[in-house]
Amino acid sequence: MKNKLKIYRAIKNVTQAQLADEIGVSRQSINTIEKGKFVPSTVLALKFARFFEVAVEEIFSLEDND
Amino acid sequence: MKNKLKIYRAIKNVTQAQLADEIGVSRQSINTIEKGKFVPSTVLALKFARFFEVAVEEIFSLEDND
DNA sequence: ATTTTTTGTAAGGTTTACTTTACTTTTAGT
DNA sequence: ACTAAAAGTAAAGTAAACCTTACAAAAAAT
Repeated sequence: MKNKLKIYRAIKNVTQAQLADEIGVSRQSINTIEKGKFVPSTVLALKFARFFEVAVEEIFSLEDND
Repeated sequence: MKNKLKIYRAIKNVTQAQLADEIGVSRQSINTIEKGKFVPSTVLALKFARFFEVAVEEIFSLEDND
């Protein structure tokens, strides 16, 4: 699965730390999710979508290996 | 987080076992996700959405305690 | 009513998300 | 160039997702 977190973070102009605070996770979680190192839960996906005011599918998308 | 999996399963007329097969998880996973016993990963959420041909937010929604 | 299908639930195990702390590297500001 | 902020990475621990097997309960079919 790939994601556009870095892009949406740039659009909203928030740091990983600020986003972590908004979503309620650690900064490292934001970093590793953003880098695709692990797959976040659906609760987090919904929170990202709500924060960035876009659909979950706009941020996260399936890849062939999923 | 709550979900409408049972409803969408009814609409598409598929059993938990069939859905599990489509999504690529065990039937018990479908059952426990459907009953809200645990939160699926975003990959699973995207797969549910793709299978039911609706947005993730249409199936899964945040609650106050999330 | 009996059989078959579907759903619910439980135990035990493996994998992975997510945490904290902490350090390094990169980017931005002055 | 120096400093500060942001991002990247790592290790070790905890919590939770997801698995398999198995069985009970409920619903549907005949």
